[in-house]
Amino acid sequence: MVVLLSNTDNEPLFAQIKRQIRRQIVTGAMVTGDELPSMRRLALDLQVSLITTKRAYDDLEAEGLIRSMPGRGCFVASQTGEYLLEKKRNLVQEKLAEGIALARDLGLERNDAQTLFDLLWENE
Amino acid sequence: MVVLLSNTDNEPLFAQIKRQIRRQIVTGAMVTGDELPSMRRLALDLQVSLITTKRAYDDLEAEGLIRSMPGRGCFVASQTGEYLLEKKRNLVQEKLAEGIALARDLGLERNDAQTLFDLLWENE
Amino acid sequence: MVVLLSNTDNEPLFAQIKRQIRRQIVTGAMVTGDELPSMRRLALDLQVSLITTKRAYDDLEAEGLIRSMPGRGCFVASQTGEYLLEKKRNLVQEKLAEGIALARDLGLERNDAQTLFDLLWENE
Amino acid sequence: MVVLLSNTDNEPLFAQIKRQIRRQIVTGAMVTGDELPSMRRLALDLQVSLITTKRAYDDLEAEGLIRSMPGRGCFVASQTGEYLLEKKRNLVQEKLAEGIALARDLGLERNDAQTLFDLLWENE
DNA sequence: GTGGTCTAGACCACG
DNA sequence: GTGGTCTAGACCACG
Repeated sequence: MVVLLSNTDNEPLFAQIKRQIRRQIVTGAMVTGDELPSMRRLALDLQVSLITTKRAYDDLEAEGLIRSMPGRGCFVASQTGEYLLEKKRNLVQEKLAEGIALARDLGLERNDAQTLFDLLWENE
Repeated sequence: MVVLLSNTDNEPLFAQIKRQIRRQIVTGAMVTGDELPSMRRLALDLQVSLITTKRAYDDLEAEGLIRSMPGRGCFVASQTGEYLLEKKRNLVQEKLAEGIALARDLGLERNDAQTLFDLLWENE
Repeated sequence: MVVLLSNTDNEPLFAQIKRQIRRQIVTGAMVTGDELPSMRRLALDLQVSLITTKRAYDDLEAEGLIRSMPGRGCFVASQTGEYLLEKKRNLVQEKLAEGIALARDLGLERNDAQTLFDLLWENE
Repeated sequence: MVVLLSNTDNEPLFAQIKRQIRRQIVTGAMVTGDELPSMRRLALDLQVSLITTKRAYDDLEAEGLIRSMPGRGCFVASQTGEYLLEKKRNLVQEKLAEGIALARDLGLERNDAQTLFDLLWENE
């Protein structure tokens, strides 16, 4: 499992950790049963507080992506491919919805918005 | 000019004020030269601190959308229709970019993302 | 005498009035002995408060450019061409000094500053 | 980082702080990644309100010169040398433009203005 | 500890 | 009346 923290970003550390682990699970880089590093181990590696890694793991467990087994460690929870695809769609939909709500609020034409969408998709 | 505040939202008060006034300017509901309510008047109406309205007005002035004139009041700045359209596109693009970055990060197919986009546009 | 007020400018009204009258005197558009409109007349014409025109006239009298004769009116004070040229130079020098102090403070090369100066002079 | 405040100046406190920190960044006295003193620390040292230092830091962040990271501190943002030189030129140009506009408004000859420029550059 | 938001006051110049 | 600056407090999330 790979987590890289950015200090030049406004995103809180715990959120960066959470987001990167989630991405590795929903993209299939980590699969059901894989063991995550312990909270203490990860805190040491990333040079952050234990509270920060615990917050990330707690949130991921609440989302159902991982399971912590006290005394044994943390593992990727079991889930179907369909569930993961659905999860991807939900995450993306949340973000896209904000942009589209704004576009409609400002009275932007659909064509205009579609053009932005296409440009962004090509160039990123 | 109409501004409505939500306390059940975690968007800061000054940001809500800023966003709503900006929308009224970029959509043409307020035009060049229109006078905004005084910072004090608006603070009273919305039952927030004077500093909260001032923060919103200061930010809008930094964006070039309004001009404050000491002793006289605050007014919608002069700007071309083309500038406003550009401003709309920029605001929407910022938001959409986050969703698209996420979609690509998660390995979502373009077709999948486009479907989400279409659904969101129809149903909102 | 011509004075035009801008409401789209941050410069206080009394300062706009003062600056425009001063310019007409130092450029020779108004000469020694010319009568200025009364403070009340000017306040009416410009649709500003009497206090605003009085502040402008008081400041110009303090600079020695005009003389107010109670009961008779306000007149351009007597002064030599050399004095006016000196006055021009002083006004310009004050402004330029700020830019040059900043340029040196930031460690800008003299060539760089001179290039900016030339460009600004050509294009304005 | 060094900031000195003048109370005998009518430049606002937050503007003095902003200007001095900006100078240290554009001159290279502080470089990318350097940590600024916390807003609270600086407020204590300078004996000003926390809000005054925050206002300065907020403005610098809006200019893109620093980045604040909640819970961690404020740091000099990453930027290229070319960007900094451009930034210097812009700051100086703004100031010089006022002097040159005035010189032309007063009908001063270009030679006269150039002489003032040279004198000021030598003697400062 | 850090920055982010917010309040309730104050005094100033300007109109 | 208007906006501009400043203070002395508060509570929050995050580390």
